[in-house]
This record gives sequence, C-alpha cells and structure tokens, in this order.
Amino acid sequence: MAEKVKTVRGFRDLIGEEARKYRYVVDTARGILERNNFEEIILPTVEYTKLFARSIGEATDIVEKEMFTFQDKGGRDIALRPEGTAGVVRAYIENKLYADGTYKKLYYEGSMFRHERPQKGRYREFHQIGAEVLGTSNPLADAEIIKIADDILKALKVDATIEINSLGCKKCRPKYREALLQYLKEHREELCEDCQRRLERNPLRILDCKVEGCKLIAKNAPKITDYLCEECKTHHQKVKEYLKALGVEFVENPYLVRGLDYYSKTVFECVSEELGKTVIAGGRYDYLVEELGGPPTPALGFAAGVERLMLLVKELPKRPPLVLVIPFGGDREREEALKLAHRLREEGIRTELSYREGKIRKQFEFANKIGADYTIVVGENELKEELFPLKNLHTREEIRLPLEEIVKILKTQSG
RNA sequence: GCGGUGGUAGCUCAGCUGGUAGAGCAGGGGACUGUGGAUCCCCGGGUCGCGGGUUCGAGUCCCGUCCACCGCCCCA
Repeated sequence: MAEKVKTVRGFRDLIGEEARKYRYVVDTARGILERNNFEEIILPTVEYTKLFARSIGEATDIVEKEMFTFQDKGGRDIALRPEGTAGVVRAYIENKLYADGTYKKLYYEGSMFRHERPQKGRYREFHQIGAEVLGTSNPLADAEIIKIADDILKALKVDATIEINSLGCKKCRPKYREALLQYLKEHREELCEDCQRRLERNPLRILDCKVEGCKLIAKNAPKITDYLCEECKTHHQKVKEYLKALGVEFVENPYLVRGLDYYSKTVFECVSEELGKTVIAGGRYDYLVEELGGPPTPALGFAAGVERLMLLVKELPKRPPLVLVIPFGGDREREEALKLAHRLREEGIRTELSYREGKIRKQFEFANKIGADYTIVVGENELKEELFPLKNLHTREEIRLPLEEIVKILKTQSG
C-alpha cells in the first residue's frame, strides 16, 4: 500500500453524528439570529495580515504567534482569519454599509484558524458563529446581543454562566489603567512570571490570572466599575436593567477583561462550568471601525465557539424514520423496488434502497445494521397483489397495504 | 511555545526481567434456500505510530520524530 496521508495537526474530519451535531449547533444559532433580523455576511477566509494586527492588537498572542500567515505569489502578506469581527468591520467600511444612516446587524459563520497546541474542543481550524451590530451606541443593543447569546445556550440546552463587565471608554479607561498600574507595580514582586510580563504589555489581563497569588492581588486591586465616567456608568446600568427586564440571568465580574485590544464598555462571557471554558464571548468595540479607516461608528458583537458548544450538546434532534426497501427476486423486482423507493423519497420519506443481494434473512440483518425503522419487501407476490408489507422493525408488526396507503402512513411520521 | 500521559486488529485493550503477536466486541460465511437483533461452528484480518540505535534477537530497552489527550500560556 502507498503511504497514507493524514490530516494536518489540529485539523479534523467531522463525520456522521459529529457532522450532524455541527449542523445542529450552527443551524440553531442561525435561526435565532435570523428571527432577530440579523443579515448573513459571507466573508473571505483570508485577509491581509495587517487587518488583524491593527484590530486584534499587535501585542496579542493571537497576532504575535498564533496566526497562519503566508505570502501569496504577489508577495502580499496574508493570514487565515483567526476571528470574524475584523473581517466584518473591514467589509462594513469597504462596502460603505454606513451610507444609509442606519445601524447594521450582521452575522457570519465559518472556519477560523489559530496555530495553538491542539486539545479537546480546541483545534487549529475551529468554527465560530458570530453576530455584530454596527452603528449604534444604544444599550438596548448590548442587552439584545447578550440575550441572543443566552437564547442560543438555552436552545441548545447548554449550561453556562453569563458574566458581564464594563471596560469603560477613552475618557475613563486611561484613569483606571493608571490607578491599576500603580497598584500592581507596588506588588510587582508578588506577581507570577507571566503577570510581570503582562504588567508591560496588557496589565488588565492580570485581573484574569489563575495563579492564586495573583488572584489575591487582583482581589484588592482597584475596580474598573469604580472608575467609569458618567456616560459609561449609565450605559452599564441600562444594560443590566434591560437584561433584568428580559429575565436574563447574569453575574457581574469586575475582573472580566477580554484578550482582544478593541473592546470598550460592555464585555461579557458565557462560561461553562463543565468545560471550564468560555463558549460565547463578546462586547462593545466603539473605536474599531474608526481605527480601521471608517467613520466613527460604535459597534458590538459576540462570537460563539461551535466546537465547544458541540462538546456540551448532549442530545441531537431525532432524524425522521428510515425505510429500507428490499428488492426480492430478479430484475423486474429490482426495478420496481427502485421506483417504489423514489416514490417514497418524493414524499420526503427518508428511504434507503438495499443494494445487497442474497438471502432475505441477510436483508433484515442489513436493515438492523443501518438503523432502519421500517422495511418494505418488493417481491413477486407483492407486485402481483399490489400490496406491500410495511414492517415496523421495533414492534415486528407487518401490515400489507397498497403503496399509496403506506405513503400516507410514513408521511405523517416524517415531519 | 512549556510541562505531563499515551499510541498494539475496524473498536476497547492484554502482552512479565527482550525470545518470533493475543482476547473480547465488530466484520464475512454457514447451521436456517420469503422475514432481523439469540445460540453454535468456521474464516479473514496487524509494516505493534514512524525513523534510527543497542542486541544473536526489540511490541518490550535507548534516542529522535509524528499524532492524540491533560495542564499552562492564549482564547471561542
């Protein structure tokens, strides 16, 4: 045998049940977004590297070491997208979607790529379904975005805690940052190695550190919520008020920061205790559109991790019953069975035509193996009488009926 | 990128201090020639992840490498 080619590390196939689970998660989320009147945007998988450098942040791990980057034949620096927001914003600006003066609600779905060490629920090609609202600073939008995330979790029966926080704006964040930095510098010696590095690069993340010593320091650190300006405070207050009005449960986490540089004001994460990981996360990014060359445009959104949600989905919707049509006899019977199977399929009935030859006993073993719920044998007698035996494999009951009667029965069960 | 565990049949795994690879399940056939999941009998299956080394001899020991999984970093 020739050498076998395998999947690339961190990449994988989704087959059968796994593929159906993938579709179930994505379709469920799409349905909720569609009924909220979000419009789908289908984006390219690659963008110029600088788009991500400028949006996600030059100093983030994603940009520094996790992107799949390459030069195309024209020498352009290109990256496989590590997330979706940057592309949406680029498209929003490039297509001047702001031109009609309204806000825009967009959603996307697809592969993202990060060159990380693979683990369960974390692959180098993974999938996100995300939503973005561009062109409004109304806290109603913040509340609705979080409500949608909550609806998706509920629809999938996934348990997760919604944590929210506000990161403030251009006016108040610098003051907070200053106070935090000062406090942290006083405790520099007690911080873990990683956090000492973060002190220079991204001090906010220290609040999020899992090392016990750092947690203690974080606990007594100044809280962003105490530093919010009037506008941010009111905004945050409104968001929480609306969420309560909607009955969305959440907890406030003053230590919640996000890893991407572009966030401002509202941030939130839906954390699964079972996984110990975040499954949906998002927030506001009021400056990003402008930073990427568009007009000043407040915006916000979230991204849901499809693989992580898949790990938490326990039950898939049932497929409609499967009918196996079994030809029995010779050429004439095979041909009639072929036609009969397609008659059932015309009616939307999930039907398999047996390609197996041989003993009838083997045909029934085959029916079990493929998980059929019903069989219909098409043989000489059946064709003569124009009556076909519809057998329920679970109850083992068999009734002989004209084809159109069988169609009626199966159709009612095929949703 | 760092630390750890593990890769033997389609699947789950056994294989002692190195001595020529096994079980259960699954699969194929038959007992049972127009009605299945049971039982019994028979059968096929493996470059022991890959490459190198030590050795008369390596699934077993050593080195390297790839992959999966766990933790960290990071993140959805």
